[in-house]
Amino acid sequence: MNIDKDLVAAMATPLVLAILAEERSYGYAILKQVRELSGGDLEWTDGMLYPLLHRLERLEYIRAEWGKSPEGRRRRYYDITESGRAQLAEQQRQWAAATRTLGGIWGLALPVARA
Amino acid sequence: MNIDKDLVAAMATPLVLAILAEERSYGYAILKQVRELSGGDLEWTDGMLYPLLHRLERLEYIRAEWGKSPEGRRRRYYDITESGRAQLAEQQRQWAAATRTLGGIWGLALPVARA
DNA sequence: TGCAATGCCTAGATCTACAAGGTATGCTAG
DNA sequence: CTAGCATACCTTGTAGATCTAGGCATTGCA
Repeated sequence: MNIDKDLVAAMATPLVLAILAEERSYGYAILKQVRELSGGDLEWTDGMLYPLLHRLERLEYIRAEWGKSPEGRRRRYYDITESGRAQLAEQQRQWAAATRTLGGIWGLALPVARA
Repeated sequence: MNIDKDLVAAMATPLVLAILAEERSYGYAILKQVRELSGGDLEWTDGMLYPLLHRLERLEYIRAEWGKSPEGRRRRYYDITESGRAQLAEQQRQWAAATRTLGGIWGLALPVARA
């Protein structure tokens, strides 16, 4: 399917925040999880993800910490902050508003909630 | 509410195509219709809309024609093309995929605010 | 030894959004 | 008659974002 650039950009922040709201994670794992979640529709590269993580950190929506994998590789772990959770909730409201608006003109109900 | 820049960008094309799929229209009217549809959440300026219309025309999703209002003002009317209708359908599929993906992860992490 | 997978990062060419400004006309209140 | 408002369309400059292409390092395995 290959989702459009603009739509991918709009999904990026809420997607990462939602993943980290579930549990702490790190770049490489987030990348794989996104591919899985989207069924391959979203093709993110690491070069796109890392700058986003840094931006979210700068905005203090997430917090970073160096750690190690069981095999001893270094990893940069990320946790969502309180501010990040608030931002996630705001993003959910906005997506609801957006789908409501589009649904209004499409004459369809595009549910934001779980499938 | 004031919808986020990225989300507004992602909505722009499908919204305009959907409006024109219903009936032919022109810039100024589209602008007002979008404000109405979104309940004021989307604040488009004409400086943002006209370049989009030109791009959609270049892509041959819409077709333009000069006309006149009942009062005699000149207007640039736009019609959706067959290719544009196909694109609209594609955009709808993509939005469905996007909301499905987000809904999937949101359903795991948090309760979703219902519309 | 060499390749694949894991894991992270950034420079800079390239693209883009959009505020701000411009033009023009019809209607209506005073 | 004219000033101001609503209608109607358009473009440019630049600040800022984006993502491609590249780099670096480690572990496991054939």
